[in-house]
Amino acid sequence: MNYSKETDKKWQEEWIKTGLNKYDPESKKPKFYTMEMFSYPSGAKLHLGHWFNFAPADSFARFKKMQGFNVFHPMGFDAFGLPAENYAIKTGIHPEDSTLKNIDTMKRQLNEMGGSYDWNYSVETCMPNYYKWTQWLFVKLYKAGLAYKKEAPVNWCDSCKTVLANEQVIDGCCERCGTEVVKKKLSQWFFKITDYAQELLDDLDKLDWPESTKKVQQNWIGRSTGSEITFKTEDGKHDITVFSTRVDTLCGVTCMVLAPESKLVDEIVTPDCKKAVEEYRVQTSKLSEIDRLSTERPKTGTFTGAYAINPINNDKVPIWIADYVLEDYGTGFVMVVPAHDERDYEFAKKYNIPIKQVVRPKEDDGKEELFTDDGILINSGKYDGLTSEEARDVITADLEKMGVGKKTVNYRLKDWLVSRQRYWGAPIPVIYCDDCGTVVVPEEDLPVMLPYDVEFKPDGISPLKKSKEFMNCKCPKCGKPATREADTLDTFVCSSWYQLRYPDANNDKEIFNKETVNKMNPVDCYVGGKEHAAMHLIYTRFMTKALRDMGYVDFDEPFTKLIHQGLILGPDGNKMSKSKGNTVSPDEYVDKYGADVFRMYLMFGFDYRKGGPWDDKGIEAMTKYFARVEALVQKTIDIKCDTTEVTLKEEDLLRLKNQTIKSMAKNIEDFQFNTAIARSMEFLNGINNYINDEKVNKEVLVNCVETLLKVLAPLAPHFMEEEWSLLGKETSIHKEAWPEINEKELQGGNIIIPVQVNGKLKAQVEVSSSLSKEEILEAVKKDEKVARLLENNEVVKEIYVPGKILNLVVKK
RNA sequence: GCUGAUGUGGCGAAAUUGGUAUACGCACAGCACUCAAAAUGCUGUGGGAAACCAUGUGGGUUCGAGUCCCACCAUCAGCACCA
Repeated sequence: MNYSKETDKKWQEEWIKTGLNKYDPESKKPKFYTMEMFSYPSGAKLHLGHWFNFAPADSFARFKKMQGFNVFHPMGFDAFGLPAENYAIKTGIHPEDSTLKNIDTMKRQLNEMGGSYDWNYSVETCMPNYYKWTQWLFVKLYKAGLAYKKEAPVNWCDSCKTVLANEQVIDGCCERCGTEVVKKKLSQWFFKITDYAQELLDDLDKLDWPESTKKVQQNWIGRSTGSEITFKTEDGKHDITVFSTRVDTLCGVTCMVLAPESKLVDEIVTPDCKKAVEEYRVQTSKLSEIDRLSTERPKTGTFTGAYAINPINNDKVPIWIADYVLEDYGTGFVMVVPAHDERDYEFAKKYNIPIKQVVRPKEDDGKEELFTDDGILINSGKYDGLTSEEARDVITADLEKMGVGKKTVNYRLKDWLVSRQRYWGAPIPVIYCDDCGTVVVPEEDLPVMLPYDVEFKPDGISPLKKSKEFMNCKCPKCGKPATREADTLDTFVCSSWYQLRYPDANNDKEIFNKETVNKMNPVDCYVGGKEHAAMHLIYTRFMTKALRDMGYVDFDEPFTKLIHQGLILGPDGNKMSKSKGNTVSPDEYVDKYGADVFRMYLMFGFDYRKGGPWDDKGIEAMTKYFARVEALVQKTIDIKCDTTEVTLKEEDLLRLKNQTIKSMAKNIEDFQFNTAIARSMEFLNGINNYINDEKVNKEVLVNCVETLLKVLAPLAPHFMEEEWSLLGKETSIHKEAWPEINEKELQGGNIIIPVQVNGKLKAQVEVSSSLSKEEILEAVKKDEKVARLLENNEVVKEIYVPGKILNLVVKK
């Protein structure tokens, strides 16, 4: 085989010289914006996962280009974040130094992969020319009322010394280090993503995304419909509003439960219960997230001494506190209906709270103590006999008339906590002044530069707080000495808008030109891992909608189509990790076989959406395939022309050619690279068979070989460029259009019709593709085997699917 | 517990969406070339002597089911005291 990594190098240099990958914003062709989730430059090198994500996606971009689109296929770096900072803490190397170095290495490697990126359109989120606009966005959100600060219990990782987003807490533990997460109250910045909960849910319907990812988002948003009901305390001084999806069980309320953290508790607790309540609260605050959320843990709680009045029937019920009630879901208060809710039942059983049945099953009398389904109302006064569905409407309407209830919708989604007590991030552009209070940094003063020389070792204090130079400033409003916000922004803020910046990446006057952003967006196809189904993808959708409402963009959604590549596991079937020692380095393979063999192997050996355990057994086979292509090209150059006739043989070959073009286009469009390559192999086999026969029509042969090179060009860009030039071509194969399908050639030649009798395959008959049903039937009946089966039997039905199958139904 | 996905040869996998199940490869075997080996090329390769039987299991719809419907089983993933 002649192809090697030297071939890659030769053409990479040539492409730089000719500017092959330059993006032309003035092009009149229709735009096609496709991109991969940008990479995080934490490691020094591209790993196998990057290759598997980027190389096939690059082939897809190249394919769209051949199809006549003005393809925009940018790449950048998600450069802020914890790993670089943790690495710095470990080694003492400054995050900026390591990050910029890693970016250089990764850029070089992406070029060596053959990525068709135009680096003039790129973003690096840690650079002031980018984070200036991240800060600008913060300012805009603040002015639009979508950014606010509040004291809130946050997830605190005592090992990383930082606050974590809800999404970063896995089973009550820190996503990164596995330490148990504890609750801590801090004053934090939030983005009001909950304002968009309904739209985020509704617009999922518009998206060409994997259903599973939509489900994750639906789940994450967690919409539930129900009613709010206001109880009064016995003394009439306080309102306790609860949210319930089961108002039909309102008459069965035998108790109220408040979240222990609730401020209302202080106001209603009676003196003789105060001590027990205080003790219970201390006990609760000591619990880690993991214990608090465990469903296995027995329910606990304590009585406050106070009572509430049920507005529907004036029942007097005790008010308790219990830690199974969460402060930040619903209203933080719950009405307890032990007979019809499992958790309430468990709680009531333990503390001897009465159990009052108000719904019975539709089928029987309902002797069970606990019944959680919908049914028929009983023991509910005038509501008796209604179904649960009816009762919910009627009771809510009655409550509304009384002014103590209404229909509401609740979401599990919480506002997005964006403050991080970390160094390596975009500083939050806020100044605190003793006189003026919270002041956002004026746009003309942006960016708020991240200082280089800062002590960033973690000790629970934000690193920036330790830099006097950074902290001390003047109030933009009154000019008096003031201090800066010391926290930085969650990196998900940086990545929530980068796709809008790419097309106008060098704009230093504005975040992006409005016309450009609207022309290029939304992204037509976005490719990346499904681990971002909940976080990055929902934040980016939110940011797009917020920008739309502020008038900066004219579209609703950032990514029209979404593809998740699968995960390449270690050879042992486990997720690759350094600690398991099962990592596979792409570099050795690329060095040995060349980038294109490696790309092709990744695409051929795995289902793109599925991935799987790494196995390099087949990689030699790919070099064999390359050698066969080389041999074919050489033969084509050498072979002499025997005939100019077009017989059935040529017709068959031309049909195969057109089938190949058709199915490969469909396969690549759908990210089914494995089958696309399989089709190209069949085509190569077909051409070889043709050559091995006696007479060769060179015009047909050259046409087919050129087609083969073209359809492989997006998949093996260096190798095909080389073979194309060997055929004597002087312009790049990457400027060629995707071959057109010739319908006439596609229909020509012979076809084989499978013949079934009573649904079982009995024979295959080769006929010309132009024959009619009658003619085919006639030919089939002449077939010996078929004729024998039809003897003494009556054909009652003939089903012919043109070009596909013939089924004869016979009766004995 | 809830939700979703997946289940096809010795292996990676395919099947134009209801129309020849196992394409394309790997591995294996045989043959050719060679003194020999490697490389390469060709041929074969689900089971069964055959009728036939085979797409996790059992039913169903249909002329025809890997594909659609019902009920199970197994594996994986996400969510989970959400009121």
